Amino acid sequence: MPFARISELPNHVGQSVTVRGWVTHLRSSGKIAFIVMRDGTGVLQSVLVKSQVTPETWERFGTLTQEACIAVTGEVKVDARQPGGHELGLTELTVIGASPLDYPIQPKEHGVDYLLDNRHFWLRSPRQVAIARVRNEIEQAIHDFFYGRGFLRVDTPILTAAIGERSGLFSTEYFEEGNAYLAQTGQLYGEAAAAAFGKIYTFGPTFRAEKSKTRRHLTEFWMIEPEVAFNDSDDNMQLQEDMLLFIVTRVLERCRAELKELERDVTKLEGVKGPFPRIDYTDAVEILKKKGSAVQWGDDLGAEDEALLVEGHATPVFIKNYPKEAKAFYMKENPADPRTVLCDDCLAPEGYGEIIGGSQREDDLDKILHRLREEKLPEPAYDWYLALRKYGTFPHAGFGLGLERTVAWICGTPHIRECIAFPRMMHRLKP
RNA sequence: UGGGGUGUAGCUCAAUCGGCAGAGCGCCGCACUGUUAAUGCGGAUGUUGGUGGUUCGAGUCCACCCGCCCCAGCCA
Repeated sequence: MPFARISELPNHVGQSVTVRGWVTHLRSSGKIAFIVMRDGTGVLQSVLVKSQVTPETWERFGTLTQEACIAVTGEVKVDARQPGGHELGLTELTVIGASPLDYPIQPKEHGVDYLLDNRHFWLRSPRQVAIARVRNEIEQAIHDFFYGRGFLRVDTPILTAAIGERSGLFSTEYFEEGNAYLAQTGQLYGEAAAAAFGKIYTFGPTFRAEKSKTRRHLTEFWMIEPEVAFNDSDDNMQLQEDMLLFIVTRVLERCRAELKELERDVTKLEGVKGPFPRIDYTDAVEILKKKGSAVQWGDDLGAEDEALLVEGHATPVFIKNYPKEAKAFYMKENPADPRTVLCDDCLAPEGYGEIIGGSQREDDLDKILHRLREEKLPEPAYDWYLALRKYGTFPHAGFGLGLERTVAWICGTPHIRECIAFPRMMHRLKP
């Protein structure tokens, strides 16, 4: 008997096939019974009629439990009542792996904390499968976008000497070299690679030992960091916009079923079109003051301020050219207003907040040295990075896209912890 | 690290003024030939997060401790 995946059943109507998967629901009415199962490609209901199967098969149905792994054999029939449009008239039933009665997840509401304790099982639920598929599509879209534009993917190290940004570092012993730190960014390596390959991007995990406990933070998250030689800050924002539009278009094209499962309002995503507004920080402060914010020029913008700025926009919004003091040392001074640097934050609509931080990099050796000293950063750790400004320095710009934040926005999930298979948070290292 | 919540059955939650510890789901049994988280009837299920205090009596009031959630900050 040929094996089939549930998604392939339309090609087997009228034929007898065997489908393997896991029981999600069992229903019985005395002489007729139903098995609903999942195989990762779809959902299938099999029907058993007592008078049409062997007594052994009927008895075996009685032993089934939720999440038992089974193989069902029978004829594929078209049935408009079924979500997938097909049904199996069962003739044979085999138990591949039994499942005891105390399976922790029931077909009902559970609290998030409980579900995260059981994340290894929660992954099996339709909503979680849909999120994982959208994430996968976004990842593939990003690779396709950069590949199509001639970018080289560079895999940067995860174990590093103390280098990167200022926030918390995870450390571990590293042979005779003292401590190694888990990478918080691949950017500095990306800059080195940009001078070798022109246009590059990194795609990998990053680690932040910040004691953040919000729906927007993970201690381990995936970041995409392009770095482009000869791009300025405006080119940089255009690249961000093009990439986000590419991602949204791709998900709308290929993930309709998943978005429906997630009950995502797709009109919100369909309304995402270029160009995205580019608001100067200085103008943003004036807008915020008019809206009643207490923000003063020089302050970094808080989450509440960011929400006010995105309010009323259907697309992501760029806020650019922040005051120097609010941003990292490597950002290039703005020649038009040296109090500020050439950078941007990209704020997603619908309250999802910052999904990208980017900047043109400081390419002047004296200026970057000055900023490094102002920030009291350990100069020797940056020797190779500074040398990039000594030997053939070049204008360049790049950004970091937070993958889980992007997935959360596109899926419309309330918390980014659902947007990665096994989230790492302050109080969660297991499973 | 600050502010606000919350903790009761396997899960989701209720318990009025301090007065017998409850319901739904799930589970077990029975019935049912088209169910969609099937339905109907019956049944079992507790260290009320912990320690101490007030009281004739504490899930409820008080003190301390612990866990978690949300918000802020940090950032993607």
